[in-house]
Amino acid sequence: MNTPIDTRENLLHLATEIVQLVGYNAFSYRDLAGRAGITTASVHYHFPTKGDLALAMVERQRVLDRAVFSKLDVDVPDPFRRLQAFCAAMRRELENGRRMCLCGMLAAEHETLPPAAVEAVHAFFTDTEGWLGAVLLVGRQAGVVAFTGPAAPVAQALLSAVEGAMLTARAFGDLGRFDAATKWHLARLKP
Amino acid sequence: MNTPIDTRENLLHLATEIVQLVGYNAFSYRDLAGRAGITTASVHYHFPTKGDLALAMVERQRVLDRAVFSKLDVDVPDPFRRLQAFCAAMRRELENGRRMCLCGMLAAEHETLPPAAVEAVHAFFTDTEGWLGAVLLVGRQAGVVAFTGPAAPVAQALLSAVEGAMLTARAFGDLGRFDAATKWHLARLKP
DNA sequence: GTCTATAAGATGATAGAC
DNA sequence: GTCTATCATCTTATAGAC
Repeated sequence: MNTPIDTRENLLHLATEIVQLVGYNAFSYRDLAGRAGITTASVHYHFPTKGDLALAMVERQRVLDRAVFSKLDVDVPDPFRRLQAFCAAMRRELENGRRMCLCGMLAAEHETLPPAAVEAVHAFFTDTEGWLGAVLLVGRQAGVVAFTGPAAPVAQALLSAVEGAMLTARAFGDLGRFDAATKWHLARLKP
Repeated sequence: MNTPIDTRENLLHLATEIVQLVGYNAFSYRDLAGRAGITTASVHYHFPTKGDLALAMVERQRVLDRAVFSKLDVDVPDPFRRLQAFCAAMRRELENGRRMCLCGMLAAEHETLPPAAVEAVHAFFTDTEGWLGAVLLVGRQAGVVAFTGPAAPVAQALLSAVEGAMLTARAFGDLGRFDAATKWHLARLKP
């Protein structure tokens, strides 16, 4: 028997996958409802408006990614390898269905999102940059990462570079592009 | 009197601006027709389908950008400064209406584009990477740009980084983010 | 929570007059 | 080339029964 799980969580999971693939504006309640096996009216019960759904998707992603960061902090002691593991995690989205980073996609379409969702996207980037910055600092102290000055701008440059690498690699359907770009950027951080 | 210029060119110009701002799927014939001061039926006369319009936009952008590259080759003799000038050109889209790179936007939404348009987007990236690669090579020979190995992967990494910098800077409405990221990436190419 | 039914409007697109 | 008129379809969203 299919344990019917939490419908809301299931909807968020499915919606996220669709948005990552085709974008927020090409995604419809109809499509989502169809995949979830319910009607659009039922989707509206959980998420009254499309903007509510967008916001909920980003909030959920933030929680998931915080868990990923915590796990990486534990599982990958070496800070430089943690940066590599971060890239590998992003790469997995590409591998598993040619999906863009959710917030990278929403960033492109941010002009069409409700303000609350845009703020949530900001928070996602800020979260990720904060974690990357911390890894960079620890890495520098440990002598396995090299850069000068504050970590924040480097973290911003690194995250945006990874987002851009996903964007272009996805357009070409070529994982090698992502690998080459991220490898190059990480190599610039080697002592 | 308004010289009515070429309607087709005018439509492509307006359509490009809209897509750069809100994306391909949030953009409609109605919106475009309204701005051009004609009806949607007239737009369909010039571009039978939305996919035809997408393809024409990208082809036009490629021509415009080739002209930009040629001008930079003439006006900016120093190869490193030419890379800076390239970033400045991309930055201008951000300044002038918070617009994403047309092909960066279409790359995000490529799953919803007709195959011919996707190929045109590929060609845009290949064009740009080719030019960047040539600048990188000349720069290395002149001793003003430093990198090891072939230029192509470096050009890919640089272009994707610039696209990512536009993506995130735009989401925050913060030009400083674009400046900081591109400055950092270009600094990695200094001898 | 999920359904049926429905609304009001937008969407890409076409036929045919001028 | 541009228009009016029209189309079928899709879109987000709501009301009310079960």
